[in-house]
Amino acid sequence: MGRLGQDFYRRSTLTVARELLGQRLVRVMDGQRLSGFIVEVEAYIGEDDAACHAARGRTPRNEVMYGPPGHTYVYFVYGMHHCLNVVTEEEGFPAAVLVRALQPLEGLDIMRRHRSGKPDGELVNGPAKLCQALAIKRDFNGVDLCTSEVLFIERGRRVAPEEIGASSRIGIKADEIARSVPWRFYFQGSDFVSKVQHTSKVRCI
DNA sequence: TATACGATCACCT
DNA sequence: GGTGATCGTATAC
Repeated sequence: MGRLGQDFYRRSTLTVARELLGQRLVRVMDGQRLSGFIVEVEAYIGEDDAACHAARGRTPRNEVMYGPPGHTYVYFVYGMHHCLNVVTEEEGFPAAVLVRALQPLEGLDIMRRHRSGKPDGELVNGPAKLCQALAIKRDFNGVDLCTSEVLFIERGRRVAPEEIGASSRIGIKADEIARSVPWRFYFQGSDFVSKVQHTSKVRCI
């Protein structure tokens, strides 16, 4: 039942991304736990990554990416959606892991309410969907996952390397390199990963 | 001040 | 397969 500590996050972003698979994201609301295993993530690494929000340097929006590891970076996109990231690496280096999908475990009834009756398979199978299901909005930007009472990540289940697939990242509109690097990680064959289609090559790691 | 656009989703054909 | 919703940000004027 241990919670992941700051040392977990203060490592290479690709390592943290892969190792976040199978960990348990927990949101506590009104004393109730909403949780799920993380089944899909993407890494965004530094100012040289054209798809990273820090690609054009420090701004008020991406400030927390430059801060200490283990804090959240929550941003608002498309005028209506929120996405949840976990800040990684040493303080000063801007990088984070986007949490893209969960396998729901606890608090399904509340998630269904937040997702207005969507089928269980579509409660948390996308980065904005899971924020809606867990009621994570901009006021959750900068939360310390290592100390917060309302949002944190617990050690989940053991994961074998063969279970993990990798692909290019979804939905980004940056340059060819950024669009092709295999920095999306997910459980192969899981019914809970996001459904966004893309045709890029998929490989095992 | 003005404008273009996005790490998405839902709904359409 | 395609597209509209909707608004905070970054950047240009």
